[in-house]
Amino acid sequence: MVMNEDKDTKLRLLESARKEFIEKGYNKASLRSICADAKVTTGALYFFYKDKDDLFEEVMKEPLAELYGVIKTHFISENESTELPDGMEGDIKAAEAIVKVLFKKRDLFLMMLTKAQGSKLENIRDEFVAFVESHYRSFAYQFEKIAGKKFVGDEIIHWISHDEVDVFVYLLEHYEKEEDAIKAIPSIVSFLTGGWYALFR
Amino acid sequence: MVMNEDKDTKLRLLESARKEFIEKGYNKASLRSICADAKVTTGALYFFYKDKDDLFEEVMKEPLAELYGVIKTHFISENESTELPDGMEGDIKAAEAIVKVLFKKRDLFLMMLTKAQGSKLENIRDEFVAFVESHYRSFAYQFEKIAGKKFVGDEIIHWISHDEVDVFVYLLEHYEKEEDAIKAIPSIVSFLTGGWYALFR
Amino acid sequence: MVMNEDKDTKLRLLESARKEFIEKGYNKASLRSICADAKVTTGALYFFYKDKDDLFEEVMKEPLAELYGVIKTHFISENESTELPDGMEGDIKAAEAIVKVLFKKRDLFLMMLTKAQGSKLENIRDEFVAFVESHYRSFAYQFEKIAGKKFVGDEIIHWISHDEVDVFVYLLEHYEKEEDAIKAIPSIVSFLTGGWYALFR
Amino acid sequence: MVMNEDKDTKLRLLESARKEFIEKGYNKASLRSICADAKVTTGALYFFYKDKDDLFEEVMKEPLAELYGVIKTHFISENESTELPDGMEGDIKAAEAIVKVLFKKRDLFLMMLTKAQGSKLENIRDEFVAFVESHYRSFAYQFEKIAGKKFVGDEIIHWISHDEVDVFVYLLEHYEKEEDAIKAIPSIVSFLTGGWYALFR
DNA sequence: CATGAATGAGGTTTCATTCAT
DNA sequence: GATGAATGAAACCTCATTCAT
Repeated sequence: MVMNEDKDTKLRLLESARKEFIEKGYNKASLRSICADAKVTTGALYFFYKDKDDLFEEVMKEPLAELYGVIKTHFISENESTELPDGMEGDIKAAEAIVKVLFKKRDLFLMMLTKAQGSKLENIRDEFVAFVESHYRSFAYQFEKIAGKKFVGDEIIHWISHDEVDVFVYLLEHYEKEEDAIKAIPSIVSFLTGGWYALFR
Repeated sequence: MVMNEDKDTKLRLLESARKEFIEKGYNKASLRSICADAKVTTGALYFFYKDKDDLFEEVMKEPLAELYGVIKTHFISENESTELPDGMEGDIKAAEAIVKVLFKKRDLFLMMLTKAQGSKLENIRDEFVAFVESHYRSFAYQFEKIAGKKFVGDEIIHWISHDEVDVFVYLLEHYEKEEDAIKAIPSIVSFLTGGWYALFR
Repeated sequence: MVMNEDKDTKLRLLESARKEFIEKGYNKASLRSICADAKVTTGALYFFYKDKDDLFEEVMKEPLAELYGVIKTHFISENESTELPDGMEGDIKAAEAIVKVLFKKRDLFLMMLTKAQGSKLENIRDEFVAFVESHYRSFAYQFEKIAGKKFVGDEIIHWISHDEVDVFVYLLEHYEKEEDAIKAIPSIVSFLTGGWYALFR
Repeated sequence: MVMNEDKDTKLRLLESARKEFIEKGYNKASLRSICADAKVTTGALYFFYKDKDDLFEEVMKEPLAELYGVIKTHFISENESTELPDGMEGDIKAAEAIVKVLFKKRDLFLMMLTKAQGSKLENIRDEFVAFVESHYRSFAYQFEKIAGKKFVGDEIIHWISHDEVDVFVYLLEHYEKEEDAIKAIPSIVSFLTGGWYALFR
């Protein structure tokens, strides 16, 4: 067996793909270019990956797993709470944790969230939204059960969740450095929290 | 002049283009398909339009003009106000007006706002944001001058403007019928207004 | 009759064509561009000119007539001479006269001589050569008749004529200003004259 | 590997390309025609060659290498000489050698020298000129150093080099058979040599 | 594991020309 | 004299994918 270069083919392919996808987005990325950059023939690519979409998913697999990890961690902790959190420190901490993960691979996540059209992940944002949404929904239900009164509709919760996810896309788009993004968090959280409160009035 | 079929060639071209762009987005739309659908040779297309991008702009021209119209109307009226608006009725009315225009050509606007990558309009959302932003910024400045105190930073205003524009994209994406979108407006406005208030506290 | 702009259509067309042909050469010149520049529709062009080639000939007509004029003038005068001209002054004067005409419309002639492929004038150089050739041939014949001996073959005369024509193309290509081209003439003539003499030895 | 027809696809492509380029010149040659003639899809062509220009270079590669070979051989030998060569036999031999190489692929070289506009080789004539020029220049310098006197200017040397290269284009254009071209060499060399001598007088 | 070859359809754009009005 | 519309063919190039070896 002849090792091409020093790393194994699959890894080189993955790295070249990452670069290409980041640079051009899913649709415009060219498998040819990827293979050329990885110094591999197209045949080889198709040995490892079913098709372009499969390759894309493989590229995103690990980073995505890590991301799901933080999200779950921070969106489960508050679940027991039966009162409106009296401060925003918790939210800020959660946002910071997520931002940290996102910015470790900023280019990659930014691409996934904004240039994945055509791939199976093109609607991944919706998955995050669904996740956040179920969290907020159960939170609202609990609160309303205690208060004995309905405050917020399902639709507004969907919007808020959507909005919250967009915050992260926004931070990725508008800030190049993690620290700057983190500095921007408090006011945004303050804004969103204000919105929340308004609903329970 | 040879009349091909019953309608103006240019018009048929425009309609076929609209359909194709809506269905596939700017990048994936095929001029060949458009011409075939319009029963015209590609040469004819290039008689009327400089290139793909030009055709796209022509498709969007009128709808866009109307949209800019409502936006300007409703984002200039409040300009004189020197106090925080005491209710949200104005905002709701403005949003409704915009939503009405958007939903008259829902598919088209949705496409423009989410699938225009590659065209000259790919960043049009930013233009709307800039518009809204300058509005809010002058509003905040006026208020702060009176209060003699700075409340909100430029960055948060940018976020809010961005968020506000996203509201409309959100409505287009999540509701098929204008009336449903309009029903959803009040809670969202209430949410955003709550956010605003939080900043001036 | 509505005058389009201030000059008549045909003239504007001619001028636009001249510019386009100069810039791109015959083949790459675009009738579309020419018409656009002349602010005229393609139909109009085809009213005045049969086709692209016809337009090209019309563009070159006058300049070409002037050029033929000088050439004839200077290549007929020596015809009576029965001896080898003992100096090169005559040749230099002739060359200067031709260069002057060429440089009055340098770009145009340069284009005609180097970028007319595809047009009817693509072999015009050969016509000049034929002209010069008949001149030199009769000169050589007369001389040989007197000397009673054959010195030069027909083929070398063809070469020399060809070479002489190329001198002018060379000057057009290598010098931008008439005066510089004229300064370069003497050594070249001296070189060519030296070549001539060598044949009669 | 699927053998299409009996020969290597790449070879068939190369031969079809050669024919097409010779017939139509670089610019007017059609990749479609080439592929059709080679019984191959356009995709296949682009597997082997980057683009039209690359294909063209590949077609010219070998012949060009051989040509450069003879040129170098014959233009380096005289380099040591410090006196004007007392005969023209050397020059004639050199010219013959070059002509032989050129006529082995007459059509091809003729095309390259006269119809390569648009390709990377469109200015190859200038490269030959530069080659010859540096040769003559060093020759003249050496001679003038010994004579202690300047005879020829840089510009006339450029002209002569240019002229010398044109001799070969001329022979390709005017003679179909190698032997006829070779027969024409002596008088031309004699003519050029005469020109040279005239400069050192 | 991987190569190298090939497909075939598709992409956008440009062109000279024609012709009814 | 001139317009404006339309043709139809052709241009170069790129793509994801397949498959025998």
